[in-house]
Amino acid sequence: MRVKPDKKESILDAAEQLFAMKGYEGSSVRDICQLASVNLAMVNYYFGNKEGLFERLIERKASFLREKLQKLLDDPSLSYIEKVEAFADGYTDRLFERRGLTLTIMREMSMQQRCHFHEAMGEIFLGNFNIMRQILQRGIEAGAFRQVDVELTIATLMGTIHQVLINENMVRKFAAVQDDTDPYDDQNFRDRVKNYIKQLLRSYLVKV
Amino acid sequence: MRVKPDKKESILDAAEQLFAMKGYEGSSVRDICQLASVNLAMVNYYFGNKEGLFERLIERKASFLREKLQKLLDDPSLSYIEKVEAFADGYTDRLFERRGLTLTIMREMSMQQRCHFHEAMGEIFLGNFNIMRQILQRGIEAGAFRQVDVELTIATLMGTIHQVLINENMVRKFAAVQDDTDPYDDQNFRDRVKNYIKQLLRSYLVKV
Amino acid sequence: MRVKPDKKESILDAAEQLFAMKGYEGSSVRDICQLASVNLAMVNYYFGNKEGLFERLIERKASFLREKLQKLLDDPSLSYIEKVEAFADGYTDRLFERRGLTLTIMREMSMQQRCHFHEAMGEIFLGNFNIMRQILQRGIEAGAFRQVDVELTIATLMGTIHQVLINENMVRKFAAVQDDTDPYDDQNFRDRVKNYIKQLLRSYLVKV
Amino acid sequence: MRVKPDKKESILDAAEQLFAMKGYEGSSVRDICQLASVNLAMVNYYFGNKEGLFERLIERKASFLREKLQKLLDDPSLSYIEKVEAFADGYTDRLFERRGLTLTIMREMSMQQRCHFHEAMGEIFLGNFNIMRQILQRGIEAGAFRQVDVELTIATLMGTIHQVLINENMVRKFAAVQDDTDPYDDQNFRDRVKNYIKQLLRSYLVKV
DNA sequence: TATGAATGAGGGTTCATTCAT
DNA sequence: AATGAATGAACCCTCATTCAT
Repeated sequence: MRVKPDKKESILDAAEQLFAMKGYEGSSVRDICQLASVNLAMVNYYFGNKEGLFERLIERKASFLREKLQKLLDDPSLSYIEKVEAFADGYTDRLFERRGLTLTIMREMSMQQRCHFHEAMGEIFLGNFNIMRQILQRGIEAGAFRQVDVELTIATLMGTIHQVLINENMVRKFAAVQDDTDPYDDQNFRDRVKNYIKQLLRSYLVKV
Repeated sequence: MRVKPDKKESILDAAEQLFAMKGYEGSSVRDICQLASVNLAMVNYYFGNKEGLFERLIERKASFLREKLQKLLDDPSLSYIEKVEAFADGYTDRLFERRGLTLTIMREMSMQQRCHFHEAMGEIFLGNFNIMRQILQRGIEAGAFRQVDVELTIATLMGTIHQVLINENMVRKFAAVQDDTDPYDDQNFRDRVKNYIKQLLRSYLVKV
Repeated sequence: MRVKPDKKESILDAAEQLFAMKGYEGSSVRDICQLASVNLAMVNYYFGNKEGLFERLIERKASFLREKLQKLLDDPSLSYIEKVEAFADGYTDRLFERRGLTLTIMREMSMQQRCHFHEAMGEIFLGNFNIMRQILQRGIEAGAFRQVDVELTIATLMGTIHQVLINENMVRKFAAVQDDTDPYDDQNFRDRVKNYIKQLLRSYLVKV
Repeated sequence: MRVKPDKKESILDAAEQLFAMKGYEGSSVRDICQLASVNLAMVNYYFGNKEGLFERLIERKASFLREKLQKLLDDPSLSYIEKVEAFADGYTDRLFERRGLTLTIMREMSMQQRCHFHEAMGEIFLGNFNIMRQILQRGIEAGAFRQVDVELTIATLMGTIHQVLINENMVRKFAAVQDDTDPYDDQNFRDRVKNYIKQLLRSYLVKV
């Protein structure tokens, strides 16, 4: 072969895909290795055990988004509502693109099984959460926003997107995409979601 | 014996609790039976198999809420925004009270495993979905609401509540409840969520 | 209901049918009771346990044939070869009619599992075996038959019929019966078998 | 270790032995693995499942005999009756040597359980069946044999041997072997059976 | 006499993991 | 670095049987 495909990466990709479709416990190490075309023992060899594989998967995701959002927070050229909207856009794009992993993480966070996962997952979550919270709080302090419920506003932002990600069947019905197309890859639908969220937040946040 | 404890119900209760905490696959029939203090074979005796138990669990939930919401839709004494708010209140209460099952269902709906579950779960979901949709659409037609994105508005309603239900750890931080109290049973917090959602929707829906 | 169907008999009938099709271990007490339309506990109530049911099934078969064959042995109006042929005819008819039970017994006799069954089954078998042996031995002593291998001759008689009973698929091919007909109920085929056996035995037994 | 015992083969040997004694359903995978001194999971590892093990067992038997018999059919140096006798000898030897598996197969063929086994088993059976049929038919056409019932003649050949194999208890009585000896390994008894069959067939087939 | 509920043992199978090579 | 063989625990489920009524 010309390019040596990184086995470690193959396993992570396969795991991400299978975890998304079948859940953590529903995905056997055997299936993951078969999908990744590597030997069964490689998971334990590279990641120690199945849980190590999962944790590595989380870390892989954690990196990029926060830096981008952090810049947003500090950008003096944007108004508060523009920052909110930019955050919403970036966050939506990110979650749509990493839909599988997002769902996997959400499922794990809603369980008390494998609680040590929560730490790593919580950090990712909390990072974005705190950035958004600062944007909102500063906007309120500056008088640009009303005295809103900051934490629940963030829950709305995240929850709306998650809800869209969860109900693929339902989305398929009202997203007006072809049957063989992934609605989450459809630009029209993604724009619709982004515009909706921005309008919703603006209605709620901005003083009339 | 004085009171005959209904074994069938015990099993369902135990399953609801364990599924919520550890997921469907993470909960073994053994564990469920042990928690319910019944013999291992009773699950198969009463429900055929583990999947039958799950389906029965779904059906048990399905019953009450929809009738109540349906009445809402047809109540002529309420304005459109009052209907939306009443729906939000009822839905929030319901999901808070049945938090465990709600999370279990959400997790299953976000997976492609055990797809035959989706039918039963989808019906529950779709029922509430359609009622809310009708309220919104009629409100729009009547000119009481703006030309909003109906489906995504519903996603916001549901998604916000789910997001709150998922992140127990985070909720605990900003809900200001005592450590040993279930924040979802705290009346202050629940009212906070309900008020937030109503205000959010009112901001978005009602013309200025 | 008008005629009260004998439950005991219903169970025996159902068991005979299921044992024949699926074997002793392949037939669950549940299936038997369901086919017999009786309560699950009736098997243990009437027969003690599953093995008792089987033994009772054997006894039910044991009765009729031997008496008929015994009369044959003592009938002075028949020649030796006529006795052999009458025996073959009667035996063939009997085994064809009770095909299921015959197969069940054969299977059990060929296993070392549940050896206590062998006694009851062996008696049935041995009874017929001994009658035929006497016929043959007396025929040899009287000079009507050649000095043949008596025991193996009986094995041929029984084995040929069993072989025909076992291979239903093969029989169906060369028995020239309609697809929906039980070849063992087809008179032509049964006559063919009977004539074949008689001719075979005559060729072997009778001096030229 | 010096000699590496083939685990796969050990399992097959153990299964052959247990299936013969206790039947397919009466032999648990646990028992088989214990007898073979291998881990419980090895059956699934090597054969997929218990049925796969059985099928593999059949295939292992299928190989040798037919080639030998086929050569017989085409050997120009033998007369028709010599071919029949050679076939009978070879077939008897083979079935005596593989008594356990023969009984197992016969039992399975006589049941409607696990019908997919029948294909593989039927092929083995049919192969030998067809060779013998051709020998007989050509002998008849050549005028060496009488106009006999070909199919039932084969049933007699097979059935007689099977009958001897089934009734170990009875065989023990008239085979005149020591109590601790397997009568099927006794050369005298085997010769007796072979001679009997050859004489029986010659009587029936050959014109006087 | 007859039943539905209940039991404990054991069934086949899959799992994550380890080991010798 | 990488593998195929091997392991023991646990999985869900079915079994024949028993018990209170």
